[in-house]
Amino acid sequence: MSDKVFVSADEVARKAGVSRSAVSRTFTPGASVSEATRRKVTAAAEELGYHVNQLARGLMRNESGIVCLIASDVATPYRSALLRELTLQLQVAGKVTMFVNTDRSDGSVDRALHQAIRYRADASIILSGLPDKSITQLCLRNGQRLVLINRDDDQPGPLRINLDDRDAAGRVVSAFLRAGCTRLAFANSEAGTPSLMAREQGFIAVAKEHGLDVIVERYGWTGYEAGKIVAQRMLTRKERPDAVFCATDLLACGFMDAARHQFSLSIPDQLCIVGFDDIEQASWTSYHLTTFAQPVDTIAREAVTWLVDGRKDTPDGQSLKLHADLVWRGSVRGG
Amino acid sequence: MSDKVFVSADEVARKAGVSRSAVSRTFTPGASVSEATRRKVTAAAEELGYHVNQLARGLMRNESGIVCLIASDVATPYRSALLRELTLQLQVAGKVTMFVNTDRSDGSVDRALHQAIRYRADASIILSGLPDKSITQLCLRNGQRLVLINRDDDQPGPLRINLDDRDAAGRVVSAFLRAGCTRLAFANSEAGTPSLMAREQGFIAVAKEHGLDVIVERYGWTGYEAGKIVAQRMLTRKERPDAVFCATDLLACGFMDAARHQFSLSIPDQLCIVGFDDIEQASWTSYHLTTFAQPVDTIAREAVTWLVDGRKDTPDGQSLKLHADLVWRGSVRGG
DNA sequence: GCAGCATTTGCACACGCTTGCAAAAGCGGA
DNA sequence: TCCGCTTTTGCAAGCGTGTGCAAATGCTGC
Repeated sequence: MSDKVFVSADEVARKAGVSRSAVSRTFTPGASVSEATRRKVTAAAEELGYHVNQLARGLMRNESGIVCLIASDVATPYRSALLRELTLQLQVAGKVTMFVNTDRSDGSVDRALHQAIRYRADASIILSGLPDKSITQLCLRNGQRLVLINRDDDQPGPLRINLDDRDAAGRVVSAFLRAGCTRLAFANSEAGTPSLMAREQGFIAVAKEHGLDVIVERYGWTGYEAGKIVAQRMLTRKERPDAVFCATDLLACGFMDAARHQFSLSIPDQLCIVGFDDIEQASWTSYHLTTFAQPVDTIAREAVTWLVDGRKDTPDGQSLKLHADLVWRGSVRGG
Repeated sequence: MSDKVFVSADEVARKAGVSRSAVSRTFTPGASVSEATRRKVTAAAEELGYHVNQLARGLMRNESGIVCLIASDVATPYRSALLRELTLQLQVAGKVTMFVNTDRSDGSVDRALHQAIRYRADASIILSGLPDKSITQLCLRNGQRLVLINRDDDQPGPLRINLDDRDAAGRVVSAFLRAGCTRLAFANSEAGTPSLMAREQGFIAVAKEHGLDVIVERYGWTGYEAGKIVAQRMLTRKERPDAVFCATDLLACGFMDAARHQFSLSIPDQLCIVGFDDIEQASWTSYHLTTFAQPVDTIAREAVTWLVDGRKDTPDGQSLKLHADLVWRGSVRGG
């Protein structure tokens, strides 16, 4: 670690023959500098390889330009897509993403938020888990804005972005009925995430309105393997369902593979399937899955705009409920 | 933006009835503080909700604790898996990840590195693209360590981690020959990434040693759709190949789907296929793809340990060549 | 040349922290 | 009680930047 390596504004000022304030102002948009000095400064800066020290600037301005992204299971198709979109939009908004990978253990999110505070992040976006109330308060008290995505929480302050899962569930029932299905089922994991549970309960409720019971099966963590196992359990029942709504596309992919290769069922002729998320694999020929598209870009846009130009006018974030479009492919009869 | 929100070490010191230095030392591992004062300080800090300002600390220590991760196509299965592993390992090493999403345009990586410099990142890890030599020099001159993953570059300074692609290609040829295949092909994209080209050239070279020509087809960007199109082109040729090595698992998945559903070919009976990366989907029942596993954890471990405890002893990073294991599944005869 | 004004410049302080250095405190033995 | 020693503590100088304020400069119209 060789010391004294970075060139500072002082050195630039000396080389350009101006004061250090002039250098500072040159790199501060909207500050008052004459065109002549600005040119001298930029020339000297270029030559010396000067770069504003954002640590120092953040210290002064009390605004680091950092936004903290907190998520688990980032290698998952849906998560990584959302992450991609968020970082992209943050970048165009001139923010910098600090990324924290949480596990599913308690306190993991809290630790992440503490890190965000230590680095004086301007805001944090939480995709997984739920922070302790006290930590939330701490963040808000420190002027840090908070966004919760797909986390059902009712404390005021953070912006909460959710999908209308119940509404989506209702549309699945209609689709299944239109396809002539009568034995409905819901495939879920044991994760118990708010959005997962909302889909399950919405589906059951709407089915009941039509006088139908729903077979529910849950297993393990929300992934491909769990989907296969849920399928094995459901399809060995005495009365096997003819339409299943999977809480997630990953579950659906596993379910389809088991249904086809272990039970030799033909989709959608003998079994209709609907997923959720519209991950890339849902469009692959082997699956061609009818599913709900998460409005990833809208989610990201809403989050970022609220964070960035959110001022006094919206101190408390409202609760946003977004609509998920049903993408018709080949896993349900009569699209 | 309500001002004066964060509690500073001064306030903690006042509340605890000690000097500011005592507070600072309490939060500096290895500093000299008596047990009595430490307790007083931590109590006061807890009560006030004090958190060390890393911006200020980084400014003093000239070491921010930030590591910059630079990558494009992050929603891709392989990339997201590598990213996950890297952030995970960086976290246990006590570093913080700053994530920059690049596109495939020129200068995108350079901009990312400039950002890393502005935030005084301790190091940068580059997964995509290649920075301009001048920028590399700038980073190194500023004491910033650099890791290049799967980028073929020969400038000294950065640590370069690569796979032994040629060796892997050789093992594919052997596998195909053992399966009795005679018409070999290589499916690639037009991305021209060093690792992609190394696989292609290695495959061709080894095949030639066995007196075999290789049909090569390239199309578009390295993804599922490109795999389908490459398959359509290859399988409509007068003499259709009976064994194809796909540069990437995504290409292989697309290739398999086209081969099965558009050409009604049976894998591996009529067509053997090998991929590269061992993404999660390769293990799905619909594909069951024989492929090379990227040693993601080893890559991440090597990168992080070199970054973290890399001291004067290894000022210049060496070039690491890692081995990729072949994972036998069902897409090649006679595993 | 000079008053009157708008624009630009430099000074100096602040931001929150670490750390070298010297003074203070603790401690055991005579 | 005092001495020599080790441990702990406080002081103050920095780290690189932004910005209010007053002085300086430039420009326009006499």
